[in-house]
Amino acid sequence: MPAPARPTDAELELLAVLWNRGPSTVREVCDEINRRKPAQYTTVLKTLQIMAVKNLVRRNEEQRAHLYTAAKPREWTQRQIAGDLLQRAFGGSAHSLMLGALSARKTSPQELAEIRKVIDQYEKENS
Amino acid sequence: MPAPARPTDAELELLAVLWNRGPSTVREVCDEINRRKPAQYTTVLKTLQIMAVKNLVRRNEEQRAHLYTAAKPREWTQRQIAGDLLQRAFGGSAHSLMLGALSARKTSPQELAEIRKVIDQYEKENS
DNA sequence: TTTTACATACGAAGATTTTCGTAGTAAGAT
DNA sequence: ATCTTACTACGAAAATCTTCGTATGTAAAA
Repeated sequence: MPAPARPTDAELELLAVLWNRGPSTVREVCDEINRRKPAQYTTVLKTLQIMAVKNLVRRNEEQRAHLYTAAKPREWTQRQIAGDLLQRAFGGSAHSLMLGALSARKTSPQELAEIRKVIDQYEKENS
Repeated sequence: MPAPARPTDAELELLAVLWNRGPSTVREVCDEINRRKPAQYTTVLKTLQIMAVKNLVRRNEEQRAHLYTAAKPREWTQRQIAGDLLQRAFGGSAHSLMLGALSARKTSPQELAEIRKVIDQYEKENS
């Protein structure tokens, strides 16, 4: 079974933790989540188990406390998600997406420069 | 009740039709959806009714065939959606979002120019 | 007047996602 | 050996989202 294009909200939240932490036990992921909101241990466990079935994460069972790892790198999943949303909410218009993102919150000049760099890079690679 | 920050997938699909068509009857929305995929009339009706309760759309009942209108303009909703995704999937990093969007599919030089324009405009308004 | 066409209302099934309680098990402490 | 602790497995409730069938009303056509 291939990894689905779009993880659910809860799944994405756990993936974010795994991307930041690298291979982690359920306990570690759970603690991290609890820094921001209450969450039962078994809820996190169950979700990770489901994600393993969906091939969203891989599981290393060598130790008693299994180690979970995101199956796909952050960038790969972000591309799926961005592409999906681009189609569904922005009719494929990337500049509308950019406009939405910028107007959603304050963006620093440094961040703007980073964005420009991304565009320049893309242009260079496609000419 | 305020409009929710994020419409569901089915809701977004109907909103897109309403944004494009303006005030529309269920029949019109349904026909439009059916140009792309099969959908029962009552399914569209029910979804629009739910959206009315959620204040995602407004309903004009003057005529027998009620007229539905998106409660919020496209740009407003797109901002909510983009902002939400930015936080949840990209840790607030707008240039990661841009990178994801660009690498998701081919982007024309015209579109790239549009994106640059959006950034320039934002910068001008914040200096 | 009766029939037909087309509209809304709405309950409820189905599908998916999210949460949690309980049971079972292995490892270390007493 | 028994107790305590920390883990996994898993069923199933709860919540949400999606779809559709049936009931009902109303207006125009026959």
